[in-house]
Amino acid sequence: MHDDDIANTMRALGHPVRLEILRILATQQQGQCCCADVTDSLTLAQSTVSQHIKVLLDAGLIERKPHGTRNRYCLRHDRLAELGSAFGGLLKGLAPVAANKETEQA
Amino acid sequence: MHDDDIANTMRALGHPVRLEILRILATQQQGQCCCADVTDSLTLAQSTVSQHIKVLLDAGLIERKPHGTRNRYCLRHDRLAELGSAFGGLLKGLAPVAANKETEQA
DNA sequence: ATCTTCCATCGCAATTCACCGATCAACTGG
DNA sequence: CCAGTTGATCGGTGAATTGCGATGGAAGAT
Repeated sequence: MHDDDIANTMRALGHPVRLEILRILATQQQGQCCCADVTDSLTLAQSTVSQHIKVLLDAGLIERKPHGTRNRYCLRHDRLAELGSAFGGLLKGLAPVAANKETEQA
Repeated sequence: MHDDDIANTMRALGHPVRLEILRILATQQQGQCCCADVTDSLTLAQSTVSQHIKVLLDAGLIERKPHGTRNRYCLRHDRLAELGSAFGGLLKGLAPVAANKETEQA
């Protein structure tokens, strides 16, 4: 994961509504998360929510599963974890010099 | 740290140049980091770099120390660490339901 | 076949962002 | 006091983002 990718993902997370959407998806039972549910919890127009979902989708943070007439969305826990370690690595790389020696390109 | 704050900080990190600036500050010896150094490493206009620095400053990720004719910048490791745990908490909150019980408001 | 529900996508306006050159305050050196 | 350097800030431009309502297509129901 390079700087650009991290920055990209960060930007996707850099909006409260998007964080909220992730939270909503997390609280649903696995697979129960359709767009209407999200729209319903979020005083925003359906098109706006769809837009935000698209951003999260493009960032690879969530997954779309077409399911008949309604789509299902769910978190991509693998990606989240990946981001977690990439971010951890970033923070480590920023840590005071003395600390990082063999963590150069994790 | 609320959603808005996290989102804000994320957005500050959501730009490759800003990540690069953090990296540059990290590699300098403690306190040796003036704006010109950064500008020099970054094929960007000085005003643009200053702008990015301001964003990082506003996000509380770096610190300005006026020092005679030139300013010094350095990372706020405390804030970085704080962000690290906030982010960790966020990821935890997004983890599959069974896992999170007492981590509600860290 | 028709009607309804769901939702991605398309304009469109308003706002913000990224970048630049120019300017200006503040400090240093002569 | 005058010149030089550093770097924050202002003004402007073009691109991207955020929000919306409206459109349209796909799947399920009647």
